[in-house]
Amino acid sequence: MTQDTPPKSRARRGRAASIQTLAVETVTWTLDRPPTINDVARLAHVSKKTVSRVINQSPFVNEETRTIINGIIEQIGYVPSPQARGLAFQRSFLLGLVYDNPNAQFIVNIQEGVLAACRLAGFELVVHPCDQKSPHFLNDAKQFVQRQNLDGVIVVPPASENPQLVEVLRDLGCRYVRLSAVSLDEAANMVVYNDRQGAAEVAEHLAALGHRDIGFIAGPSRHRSAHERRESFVGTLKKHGIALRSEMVEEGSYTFESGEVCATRLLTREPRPTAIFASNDEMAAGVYKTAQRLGISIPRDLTIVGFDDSPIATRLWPSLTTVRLPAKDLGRLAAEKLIIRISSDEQEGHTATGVVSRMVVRESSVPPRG
Amino acid sequence: MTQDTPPKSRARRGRAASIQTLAVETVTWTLDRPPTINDVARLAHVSKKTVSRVINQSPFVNEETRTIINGIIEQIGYVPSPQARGLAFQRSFLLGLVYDNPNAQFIVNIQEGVLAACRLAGFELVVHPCDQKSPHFLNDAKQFVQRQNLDGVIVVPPASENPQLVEVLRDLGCRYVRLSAVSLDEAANMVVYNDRQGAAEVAEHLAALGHRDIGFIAGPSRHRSAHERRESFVGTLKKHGIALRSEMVEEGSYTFESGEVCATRLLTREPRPTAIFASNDEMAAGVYKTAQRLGISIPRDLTIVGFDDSPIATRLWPSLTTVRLPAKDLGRLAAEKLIIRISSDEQEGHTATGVVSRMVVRESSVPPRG
DNA sequence: CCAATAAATGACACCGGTTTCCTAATGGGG
DNA sequence: CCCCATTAGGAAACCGGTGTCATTTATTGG
Repeated sequence: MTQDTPPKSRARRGRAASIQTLAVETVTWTLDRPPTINDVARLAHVSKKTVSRVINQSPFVNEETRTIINGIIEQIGYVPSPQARGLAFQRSFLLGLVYDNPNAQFIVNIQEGVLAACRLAGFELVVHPCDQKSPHFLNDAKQFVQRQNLDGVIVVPPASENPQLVEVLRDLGCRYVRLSAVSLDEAANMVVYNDRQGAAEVAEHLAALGHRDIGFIAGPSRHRSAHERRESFVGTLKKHGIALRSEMVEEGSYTFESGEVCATRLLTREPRPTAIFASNDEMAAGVYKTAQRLGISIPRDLTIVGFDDSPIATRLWPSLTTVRLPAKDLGRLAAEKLIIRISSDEQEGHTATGVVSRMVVRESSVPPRG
Repeated sequence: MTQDTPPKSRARRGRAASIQTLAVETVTWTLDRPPTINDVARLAHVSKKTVSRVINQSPFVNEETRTIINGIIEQIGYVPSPQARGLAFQRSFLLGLVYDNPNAQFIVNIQEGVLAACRLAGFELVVHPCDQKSPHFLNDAKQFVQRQNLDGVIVVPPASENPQLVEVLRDLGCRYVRLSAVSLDEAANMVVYNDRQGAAEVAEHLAALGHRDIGFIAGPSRHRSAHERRESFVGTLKKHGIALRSEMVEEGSYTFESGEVCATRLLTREPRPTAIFASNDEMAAGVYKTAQRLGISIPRDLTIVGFDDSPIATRLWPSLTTVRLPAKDLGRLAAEKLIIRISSDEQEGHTATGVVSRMVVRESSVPPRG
């Protein structure tokens, strides 16, 4: 402040004066292009590095300088270029969502949960529906990650249970989190949903209502969730002294049509079950249709329980007792886990995370007649 | 080729020789980081500009050189950095999808259609669910576009009918395409779906079946689609000599519950309608529930028709006659329109594009009794 | 009052592509 | 045989940010 090293000091004094002026009067000069960090630096009479420090919340900036720069940023509506930041940081601030789940509501809920976490951390979400049966499946997924240089990927079941896909992601060095009913590999890369809890609650609910002749429609055996739901349901029934005879179990494919087929088999058999637990709501809807077709009254003659709490559960009449899987929380947890790993630059997380499914009792489950 | 201008020519010869070698033998040297354009250039003994030319399909590259470079790209698995390209091109190759539609299936279908078009053009899709009632709605949308510097945005109804949102997008200089039931402004920024066709088909269908006492559940008046469906349905009925008395019309809000309420009013009135057309499937499901509750048999005592062809349409029993809106095509068209505008760098397109909805007859519509 | 230290800031290279401008070699016509 | 147009390819600047390191200024202790 005292000495006058010609170039520097003059520049400094000039800056100080200009800053004062600029801070008070409005910057009126408008550009025909989006403002860049250079524009901000010029108007603030500082180097762009200092502006960069302000943007990135560096503590090594004078409070006054920070205020001035923030004011200018505000005035000219400066937004840092994500491409430039990405290039310098070697990051894209983009998360990917890979799904092949046919349940649209589930996907949308997951998306919302993921985005809730993304918003807080300044990430955006890129979606990628896919088809495991396609010959391009793995290559598409690879391109998806590479093309936008995704920072991380969230994979939804059943795609999340594909080991080859996981291998591709690992080879790419791309951080990922898988959603699944069970912890398939290192807990670090998983967010699990506990279907056992919900299935057990259903078993207890049916037992408590007094049902003894119970039919069960399992999910396709290649789905982890199908195993979980089945084991837990059967195990819990057994605890209550109810044995599920094999002819009371049918395996569906999680589709409406398969629900119809399985229900037809179960309901034309003697003794006819007084309750049917379908492993998802889609198949439960198929049971409704079959029961109505056969003139079996719901719930008077037949109790039905589903799983997922999808929109149809409340659209059906009578409304369906089911198990709610908190998909939005699931998405949020997955995104949080991923973002923490990305931000802290650690390769593997440690804690296992997950959500628990809970039964929702509605109108379709009542005690058996007589 | 003959002379030896010391520096250049030697370099050239060297290059030619090396190229041959490299093209034959596999490049074994592996990097601990993703390969860049510089790595490709070094291995090919060309400048990075030439590699750039190959990547961007410039015609000014010797066929042989191109082959060699492509070979090396293939071998080392080089993928251009989207950040760097974006920075240089001033483009992000990212499209945004803004939605506040509660119908998950519709959103997922739109997404798939959009992505089909994106894939062909090398774009990816970023999603942004929002809430028009939130005070941050407009600001969130603005940030969404700016934060990743989106090349274009597709807006789904009902958000697409918000003029303030459109203004924000225009101010940002962001290209956008709106999906709506009617062409709200310049055709350039719209992809419209023709709900009139579907609604007219329903009117004709009901008239042809012999229904005269017809109930109608309209959608919320703030939705454009609600207007379209109503006007077309009422108008077409009139053409067939059927006047829709005002007490046979109820206005719902596109929700299941509102469908129940409206159906209750319609079905407890004399003369009771022999058919009800609900403006969407959700409300039609509400009509099912009410009818079943009141002991009215479907379709024997009551014909029901919906709109949307959402998943519940086939889950209900009997399956619902409805109108299919080709959402996937809609998404594809919107994306194609946007991508053409982005790629050709024109501000406004010219042709109006759109899709037509068509009726799907199922089990819920039959001639009236007697 | 000066040296040592901490705080605040700037200069410059760099991230990985593209654009602009320029050079060298080739081929055809006068 | 020379000139010029055309083709193939390179050097350097640039896009808009960030990292490293040096430099200046303010603060503190002896």
